[in-house]
Order: sequence, then structure tokens, then C-alpha cells
Amino acid sequence: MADWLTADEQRAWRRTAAVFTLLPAALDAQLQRDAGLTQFSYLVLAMLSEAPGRTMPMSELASMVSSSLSRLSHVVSRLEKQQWVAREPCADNGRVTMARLTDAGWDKVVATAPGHAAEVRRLVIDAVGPDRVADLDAITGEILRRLDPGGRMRANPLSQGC
Amino acid sequence: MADWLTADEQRAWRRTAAVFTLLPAALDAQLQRDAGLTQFSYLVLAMLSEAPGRTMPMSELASMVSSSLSRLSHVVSRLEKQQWVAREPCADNGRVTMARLTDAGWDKVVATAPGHAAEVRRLVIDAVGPDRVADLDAITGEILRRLDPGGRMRANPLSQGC
DNA sequence: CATGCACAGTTGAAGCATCAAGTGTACGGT
DNA sequence: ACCGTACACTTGATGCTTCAACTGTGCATG
Repeated sequence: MADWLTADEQRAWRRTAAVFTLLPAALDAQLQRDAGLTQFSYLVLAMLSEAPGRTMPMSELASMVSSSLSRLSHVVSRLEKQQWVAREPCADNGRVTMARLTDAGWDKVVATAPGHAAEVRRLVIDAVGPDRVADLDAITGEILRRLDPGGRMRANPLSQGC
Repeated sequence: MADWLTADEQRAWRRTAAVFTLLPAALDAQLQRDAGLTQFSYLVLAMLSEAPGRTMPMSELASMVSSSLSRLSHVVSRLEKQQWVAREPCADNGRVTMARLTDAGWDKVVATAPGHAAEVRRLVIDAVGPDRVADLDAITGEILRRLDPGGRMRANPLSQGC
């Protein structure tokens, strides 16, 4: 079977692929264990916690967390059941729905963020070392440019301290 | 809300997190569209295609693709239904099951690999540029060391030319 | 103001992943 | 030979994600 990448490229990609398998699993495991949250649902809460009024239209939130509206809608339904998020119609525009972080949701984020941030630091930031954080930033920036040619991406932050 | 990472670290992490959302989705989309395969199921086929005799014990295969035995078992069941993989008992050891890539499975890999490799090159290798492939290799290597402290990881290659 | 179209969002079904439990095989000790 | 334990899986249920279809709102056009 032909080699489509050079040996060096292949090694780099194989390692990258392994990280793509293991890192999300590790971060999910920490959040699930300590907070009963998915990385994704945590991200949703975290983004809301930074929004003005802790409130955002669903579609804006969806683009912030890089998800489909459908996926977000399902997740918000679950978060609503736990009373961490509330849905409200928008006065200005009849077809937008606002997602608002409740006080309980805020408390949840506050309780969850430090542990998650620590895990991110341990597994990523400290792992690559202070010298290489800039390289990581540059590399992921280049890849993002390919993935999101329009540059339409929002920050997609894992939020406060993450 | 306190900042648990410095501004530089945070930016690097947010970009990284965005890549972790978008890149697997992009690669999955290509494979799904062109071959009706998941990235994971393709990886399983690809690993088998490189094994001697195109055959491997389930548990070895699982560690190669960094998955639980449970997940692998479900996926192999599906691949078996499509006649791409066959399960066979092992003569030497009554408790191992061998997974074997069938001829049809081999053909499937051959048909699928080039397109997938091209997408990997486009989105990752060419995106980071030849100068930075070594950096990518180093960074992912460091992260892997944290994720897999025992060093028990297999190569986790995306195989031929990927 | 009627028609058509695009946008914002929801819903239900189907597929895949994860978890907990179960089966059966090897192996160590007694 | 017997027992307990650890290993190599498999299976079924549950939950999340994705996909396709649907509702309802705004907006442009004639």
C-alpha cells in the first residue's frame, strides 16, 4: 500500500490522531466524574456565563460552541431539566429563542471550572511546556484557517480559565 | 471569574479546543460521504490491513486504535455484517478472538485510503507547513506522554498514507 | 396583501459510544 | 484435581449525536 505521507509526516499524524482519541476522553472523564457534565455541555454553560446578562440567542450560542442548532437544542433541553439554563422568547424578534444561565447554572460553572482548568493545564499546557505554547498556538491557528476558511469561527473558548 | 491560565495559554487552548471540535468532524464528513465509514471504523480496517495475515487479536487491535474492547467489539460486529471483517477463534488460546480483514475489506481500504490521506494532508500537514511538522510531532508527543503515562500506547496510526 | 423564500428553532428516529454486567478460558496456588 | 482470580471478550441498556423532516417567523417582491 502506497505511502501518501512521508515517514516524518506520518509519525506526526499518527501521534496527532492518538491525541485526538485520548485527550477528549480524558477531559470528558474528569468532567463526568467531578461534575456529571459532558465537555460539550460544560462548554455551553461556560459560554453563557461570559455573555452579557448570561443570555444569548440559541444560534449565536451554537456558533460559539461550533455545533449544529439541533445538537445545541437537545443539550439545552437537558440542561433546562436540571434547571441550569432557561429558555425565553426574544421580544425583538419572534423567531429567536434566548438561552439564559440560571443562578443554579452559574453556581455549577463556578464549582466546575477550577477542576477542569487544572486538568487542561496538567494535560496540555504543562505537558507542552512554556516554550512550546506559542508553537501550539501557531499550529492550531493554521489548521483552523483551513477548517474554517471563512474565518467565521467564534472564539470557541473553553471559557474561564480553561 | 478568575483566569486560571495566562492570556497566551488561554488563546492557545481555545484554538486547540476549536480544532478538537472541527477537525474530527471534517475528517468524519469526508469518510462518511466518500466511503460510508466512521473515522474509527476506517481506522480499524486500516490497522488490520497492515497486520501480518491481515489478522489480529481483538485486544491487540483495541490497543492499536486506543479503544475499549467493548467499543471495538460493537464496531467489529457492524463491520462483520458488511463482510469486511471476519471473526475467528484462535487455535493457540481459547480466550482470544481473531479479527481478520476479508478480501472485500481489503478492497474497501484500498478504495478509501487515498481520499482520506489527501484530506489529512490538506487539513493538517499542508496547513501547518513543512517547517512545523516537527513541532507538531514534538508537541503531540509530549501530550501523549501525559495521557498515556505507562507508555503502553501503540502507534495508533491512521495507517497507510494517512 | 399574497406569495415565496430564507431563517431560527424544535422534534423524533436511527446510529454510535459508554457503562455495567455476564460468559467462558487460562493460570496460580494448595 | 480444585479453587479463586484475572483475563479476553460479548451483550444489552442507556445516553448523546446526527440526520431529516417539520413548525413558525421575518422579509422581499409583485
